[in-house]
Amino acid sequence: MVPTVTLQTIADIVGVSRSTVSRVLSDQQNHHRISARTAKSITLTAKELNYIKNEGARSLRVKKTSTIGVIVRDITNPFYAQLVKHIDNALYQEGYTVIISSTGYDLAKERGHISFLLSRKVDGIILSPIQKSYENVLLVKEHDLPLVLFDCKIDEIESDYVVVSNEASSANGVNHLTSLGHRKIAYIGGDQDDSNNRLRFAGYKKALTHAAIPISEKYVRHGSYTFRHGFSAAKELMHLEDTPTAIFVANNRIVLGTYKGILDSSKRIPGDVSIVGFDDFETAAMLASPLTVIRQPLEEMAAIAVDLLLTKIKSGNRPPYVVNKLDTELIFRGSTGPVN
Amino acid sequence: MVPTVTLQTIADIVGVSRSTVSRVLSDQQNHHRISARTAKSITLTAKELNYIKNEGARSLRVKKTSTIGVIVRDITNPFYAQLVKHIDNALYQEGYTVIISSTGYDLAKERGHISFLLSRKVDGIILSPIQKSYENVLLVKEHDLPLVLFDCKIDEIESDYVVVSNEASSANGVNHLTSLGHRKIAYIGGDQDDSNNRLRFAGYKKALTHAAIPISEKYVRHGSYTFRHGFSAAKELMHLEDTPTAIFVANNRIVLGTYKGILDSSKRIPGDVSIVGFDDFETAAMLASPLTVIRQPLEEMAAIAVDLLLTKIKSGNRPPYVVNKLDTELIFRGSTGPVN
DNA sequence: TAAGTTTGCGCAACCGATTGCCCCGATATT
DNA sequence: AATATCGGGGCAATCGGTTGCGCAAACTTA
Repeated sequence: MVPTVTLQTIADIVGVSRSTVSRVLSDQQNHHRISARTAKSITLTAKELNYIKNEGARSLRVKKTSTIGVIVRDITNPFYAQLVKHIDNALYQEGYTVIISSTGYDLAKERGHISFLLSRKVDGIILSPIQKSYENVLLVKEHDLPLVLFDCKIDEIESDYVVVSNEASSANGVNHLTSLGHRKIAYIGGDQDDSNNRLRFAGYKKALTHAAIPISEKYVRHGSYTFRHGFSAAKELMHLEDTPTAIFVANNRIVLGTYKGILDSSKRIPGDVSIVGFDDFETAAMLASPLTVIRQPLEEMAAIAVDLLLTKIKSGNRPPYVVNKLDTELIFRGSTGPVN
Repeated sequence: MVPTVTLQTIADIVGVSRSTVSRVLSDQQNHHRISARTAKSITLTAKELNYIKNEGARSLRVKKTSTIGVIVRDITNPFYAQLVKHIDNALYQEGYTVIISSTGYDLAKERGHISFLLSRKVDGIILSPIQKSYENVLLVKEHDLPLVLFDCKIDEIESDYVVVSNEASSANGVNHLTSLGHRKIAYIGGDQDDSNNRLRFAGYKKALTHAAIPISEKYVRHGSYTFRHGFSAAKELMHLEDTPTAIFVANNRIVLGTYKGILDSSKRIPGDVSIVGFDDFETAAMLASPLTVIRQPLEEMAAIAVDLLLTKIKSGNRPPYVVNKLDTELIFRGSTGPVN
């Protein structure tokens, strides 16, 4: 067992007090005059002993941890993985360390992770909350911790937000389909409690209405953001007597299932049915029918989230709150074509 | 600003001492007799004030943090994302919280993250190290911190390991190709410093030798675990005068590039060239030519890594060290076919 | 040479929680 | 009535660093 090296260890060896060691190792010699010899001797023994400052102890005293918590719904979703990577990079630049956690759409785990972050006294949280319930978000607010929510918009909660223009983006995607002549357009979406899903669905409806197409319930499949849901919904749609000629899909996980479900029903993409998906991802372009998708500006979202959070931290978590709504990009690929 | 609620705050309100509050809130009333009335009153006010224990302070005192650091090379790689998810789940069950970080194959960041974990006094680390240099790993060992390395094997470092049978697995994959009649089989791999790459390459060579096929340098492309490398290597191979009829690819990122590079060269899969890739992933089965791949047992790897680590923690980080080598599974799909 | 400055560093309180030990009052025992 | 015993809880040290304040010695300055 390696004995723990603390300030005192070094102080004893060098023959000075803890204070002096602390000052040297915190590089605060500017304010406190310490002889070059003492300083050198301290840094040297610190190196020699592999001294590492106990940040826990330090945080306790200075009441800040220089760490930020980032909680996403599902780290295995490349959308979040990418986002987290960019957030991590940006925060790293600013001298913060990031604690990443993933809830897997489980409220209890979300609560657990938030409690953890609170109990570790992180300086701020960037959170993509599960929207089945927002009590966990309130927990953060109750503790007056700087908070940025992203990839969601909870009307009941005042906070900083980073989102994309979900409604307009979807409308844009669906307009693309109607302009190709499609009139039987289905919607496969996620959780009904999810604000993204609601807004994307709203955009879908708006575009249909704009094209004077009635909304038909039989073409609408809310569910969950999973491959499974996309798969089964697609198969259901393909077995309708009056099958849709196009499908708008609200998320990257669902769209893979949808894709598979369609092929499984012996339909062709885009020959029999066109697809537009929300979210771009690496393999979207490499499928047999490369997917036409709505791409979210991941890096920008991350940068803005970080920026908002740091501003809040520096301001002592004071209002105003800002909702940042970013534009998306429609990437045309091979999964959409004119209606037969 | 919400004033911080501490044990003292509660103690003052209830009219007892910090000690008593601590004992009640730590559920240690077994050892210390505290009247039911006092206890109830304490828990009540704690709830009311939204008290959250300062884990930093607690850790300082009890000298353990109940948190584990997990460092992977690239969280955007679904292989690691999945692994991390499983590790997180397993550790969560055991009452640990996990700090995830991703190095992006950057040694400086790896060092930064390790330093962070050391300074936060995590109870243990699960690490998938960058193998360009292993000084960072030594850093952990110097501090005598329980450590499990995974997805790598560094001969110079004694430690617990979780790996797959890289050599045998590759040989198996390549055998599949030779048994289909292929004799011109290329290898597209990752970093030469990487133990996985070396072993996978060794397996490749072993299988060729076994089939009495000479190793040809022109068919071997080491590089990096990136899409880009896979793409350019594939294009180079496809422009050889004597193009290979099959390619064995050492990782999931590379294989996507390889796939794209082949199609870009107007070759067909598996008509002109067969592919076997290391690592399975969600979309592998959904490409125009579903990929034949070697699947690693992610969940099992995670479980074993966690198990090894917890054992080390409980034993006070004492030897012996164990190297756990797991078997893989060859998943046959459409990207491999008989040679023409 | 006395007074004023500067240099170099230590003292001790503090951050929030834990815990070994002690103590007081009340009831039980003899 | 004197001694044990036990229920209920406080004291104070401790974990490792940080920091306002103070102080002695060395050096200037007049």
